[in-house]
Amino acid sequence: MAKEYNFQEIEKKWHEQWTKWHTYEVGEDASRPKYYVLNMFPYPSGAGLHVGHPLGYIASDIYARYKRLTGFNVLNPMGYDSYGLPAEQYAIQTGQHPEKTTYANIDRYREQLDKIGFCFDWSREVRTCDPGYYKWTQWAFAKMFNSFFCKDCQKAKPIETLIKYLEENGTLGLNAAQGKELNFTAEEWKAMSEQEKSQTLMNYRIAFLGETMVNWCPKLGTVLANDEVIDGVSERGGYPVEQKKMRQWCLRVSAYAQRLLDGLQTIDWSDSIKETQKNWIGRSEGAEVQIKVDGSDADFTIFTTRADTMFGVTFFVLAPESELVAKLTTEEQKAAVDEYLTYVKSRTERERMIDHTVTGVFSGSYGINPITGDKCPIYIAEYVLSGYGTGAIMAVPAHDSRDYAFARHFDLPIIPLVEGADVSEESYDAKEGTVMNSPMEGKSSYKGFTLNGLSVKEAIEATKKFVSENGLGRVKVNFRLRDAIFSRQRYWGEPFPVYYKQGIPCMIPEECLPLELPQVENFLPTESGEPPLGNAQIWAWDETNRKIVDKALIDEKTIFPIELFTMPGFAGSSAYYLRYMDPANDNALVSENNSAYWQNVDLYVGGSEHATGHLIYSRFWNKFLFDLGISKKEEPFQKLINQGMIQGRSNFVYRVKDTNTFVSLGLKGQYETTPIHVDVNIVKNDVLDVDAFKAWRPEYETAEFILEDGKYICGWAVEKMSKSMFNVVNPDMIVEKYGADTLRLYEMFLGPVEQSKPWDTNGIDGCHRFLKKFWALYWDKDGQLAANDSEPTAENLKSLHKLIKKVTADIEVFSYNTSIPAFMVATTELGQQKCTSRAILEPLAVLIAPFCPHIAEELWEALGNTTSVCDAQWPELNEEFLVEDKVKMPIQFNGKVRFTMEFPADATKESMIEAAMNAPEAAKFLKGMQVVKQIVVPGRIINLVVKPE
RNA sequence: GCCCAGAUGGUGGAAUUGGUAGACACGAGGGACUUAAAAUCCCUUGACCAUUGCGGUCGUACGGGUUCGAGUCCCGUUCCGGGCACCA
Repeated sequence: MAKEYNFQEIEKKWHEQWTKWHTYEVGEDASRPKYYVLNMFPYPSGAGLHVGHPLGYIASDIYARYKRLTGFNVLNPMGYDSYGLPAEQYAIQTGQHPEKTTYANIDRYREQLDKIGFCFDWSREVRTCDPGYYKWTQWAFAKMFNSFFCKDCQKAKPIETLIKYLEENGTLGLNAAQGKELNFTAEEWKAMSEQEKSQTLMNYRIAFLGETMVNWCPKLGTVLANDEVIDGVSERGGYPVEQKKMRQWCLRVSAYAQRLLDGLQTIDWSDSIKETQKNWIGRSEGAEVQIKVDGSDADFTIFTTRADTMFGVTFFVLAPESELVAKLTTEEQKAAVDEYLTYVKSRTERERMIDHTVTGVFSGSYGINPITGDKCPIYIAEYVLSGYGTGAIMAVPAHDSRDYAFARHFDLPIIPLVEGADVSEESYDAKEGTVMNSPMEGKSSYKGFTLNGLSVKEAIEATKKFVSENGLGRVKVNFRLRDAIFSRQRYWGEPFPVYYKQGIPCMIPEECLPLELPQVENFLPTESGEPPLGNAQIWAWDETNRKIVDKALIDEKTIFPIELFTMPGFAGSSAYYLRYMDPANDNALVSENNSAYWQNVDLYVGGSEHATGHLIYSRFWNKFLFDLGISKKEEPFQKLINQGMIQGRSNFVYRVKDTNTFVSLGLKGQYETTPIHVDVNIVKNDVLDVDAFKAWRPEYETAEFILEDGKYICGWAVEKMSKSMFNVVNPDMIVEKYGADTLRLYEMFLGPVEQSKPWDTNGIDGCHRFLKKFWALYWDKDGQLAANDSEPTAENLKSLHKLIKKVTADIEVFSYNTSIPAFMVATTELGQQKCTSRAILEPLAVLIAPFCPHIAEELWEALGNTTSVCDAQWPELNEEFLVEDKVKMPIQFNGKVRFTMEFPADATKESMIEAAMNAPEAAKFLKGMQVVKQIVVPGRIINLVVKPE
């Protein structure tokens, strides 16, 4: 009897063995180079894992195992992002306390993950909702509160430095990232009350309390960050989101905009993710120009990236929310403007985004173009956004499509500035062409300034230079990236380590952290925005005794209220990779030693949906910690791989209308039918298990079928994998039926890791069959180990080294799917060669170890090894075995292959050409022809170009 | 509208980066073994023509170009996916 491949027994055995041996626990080992592999840690949602979730984990697991085999000390940790909206929504939907559901879900995840045989170092597990973990989230927040961003040195500095500066100079010469431009002297600063000082410093702190327009989602009962809102509705749940002015904690992410942009050039991420981040950061370089208001001493500032078009300005526009509106509206226009503002307020963000009808109103005032001296009307219109630039623009209808639409609607003049541009139907927005009308013939300009004859790009530069040199304005860089709103009106999140002393926010001392989340009876969010933490009774800060006390004791002298907001989901996930380096350290986020050893993540694997959320916040957070010297690398994730989604492959049955009869796919054209989703688990290779279908739901018990060839064939479609489509495939089932090694192999075989693809169980048998064949190489027909000490043949060595070469190269570039065919070919070859040499079979087991660790361990042990295959050495490639003594080369005539010939490997070009021309097959192609060109690519091809004599 | 990525059999996908397109697998069809089934093994499988036998032509979304030679490089077009978007 041949030895059976009993995967269930093998996998169980090795899971136990690995635990016993602590195989996957790593320490800081200065004698070996480090390699840090990281997966985006999961939200432990209630649904458990489906086959799509482990895709990235498997890919990174293979890489981590490979790196270990090649001599690296590999850190490959795992944990849970267990705070935040998804965990809480699930708890609310199931009516349970989030703590309970979260821990239950974590256990379920762990159980599922363990079955797949990952090399995670579970001794380093982190959970964001664990006080020992969020202590450091709170700590980092406090550090941000106590820092400001110095623009001269482009880094965060202690707030004390700023205070000292203000005491000496006021805001004179201050170059710090700020909310709005403040101007005061040292004396004025000193004269401020504590409250005023606190208020003022908020303008500079990196974590600050701001009164800002926020995305308020009444249904979720919380504010949301910009990346959590998609097309005007919430990402979670798709509920409407409205704009509301609220007092919120914010992070001054915008201060780091330039560094976030520059850093992209130093990291190894896909172009599309980098591009997404670039768009999100949205750097645009332009000019700010001062505009004086006619007949008044008021002025305002506009921002433009098209400074070259200043000669074509025919009006100005203010955002309706701009503070200038009140200032510049004249008496006569007041009624009209008020009416317009009322209209604008009535519109939701979503309406404004979808509906681009031209609306606006004249303010009554005129602005003076500083270059031409022309007076142009100032309008108020909702197409100008208050949050970007200065909230005011100069309108150049000839060269901006939005201004053009506005000018047409309000019948304002349009002055073309580019030669040959036809602006009779639409604006000419391209930054190409030669500038004219600047100034127009017969008109003068400030200091005789002219752009005529320059290219548009030259004109932009020339104008920026002229404007800043003449004090009309300045060159300015604007970013689209906004500060992150950092508080949530929810229960399930990190509490802020903040208490309010007569309204002044103060940090709870570092030594007192963590500030633990209190237990509350009612944790449900409210539509009005009252935070659930308001329900906590023991939630006041005793400043003298430095502890939490009953809020009934609040006296505003020594006992103060604590912040009721909690932090958003991205708080805990922003620096978790640092915590894995030193997860149990109670004295520091990460020790100096461990941070210096592990540095940053070498390989990060996760979904691309985090491009504008987690991956921006995390980079920001890390840069801040880098400024503090905690993190040793400016970029946290050196290489990023975005695994694709695994879509579901849904199956359908076709019910004949108004009956309980179902017709097979091929015959459905003859009836009027309704397609109905059917559980993919009762369909195999698109053939329905009819009995299982009848048992599936009571209403199908009496179902009848119209079969084709005795089978019921189902239709299919690729859709998102979800419960409602009945196309969810659970990895546990695959593991049970085929084993974890088959699952791992198959997930990789499905296609390139980075691509989205449907889960199609049809192919899994092939992978399983391969493992059986692979297994069979090691055993003789009596079930005894086949490997012996016989010398490998040249053929054996060639098959092995071909495989080493291919697999090594593939793993380096994450092209696992292309390695698997190579394994299959090698297995077939070695099988045919009846190879029993240990010198081949041992390295072969190591080669498959990253992909299929269980079978590799079992075979490794069978070969007589007493340690884990994880500690083996990756086989070294010896190119000598691949050298062919003969080469087969196709012979082409005029680029078309006509026949092939074999040559000795060291044959000269001349001899090969001669042999080819003398070959009998060549005769008919050479008859009456002469060879005009001979091309020889050694090992590849011989091409003879011939033409009639 | 702007930016990014992509398009190869019935399907997933290969192709040493300019050198025999379709590896490998799935699916499908045929056969062997078997009382039967499962399992296993063998053959065929891009299209068209030829077929007792070698074989021929076309073919990598479409149209051009460069080249002895293009799935691969260049220009244009179409389609699908992703990101940003009254961002001045």
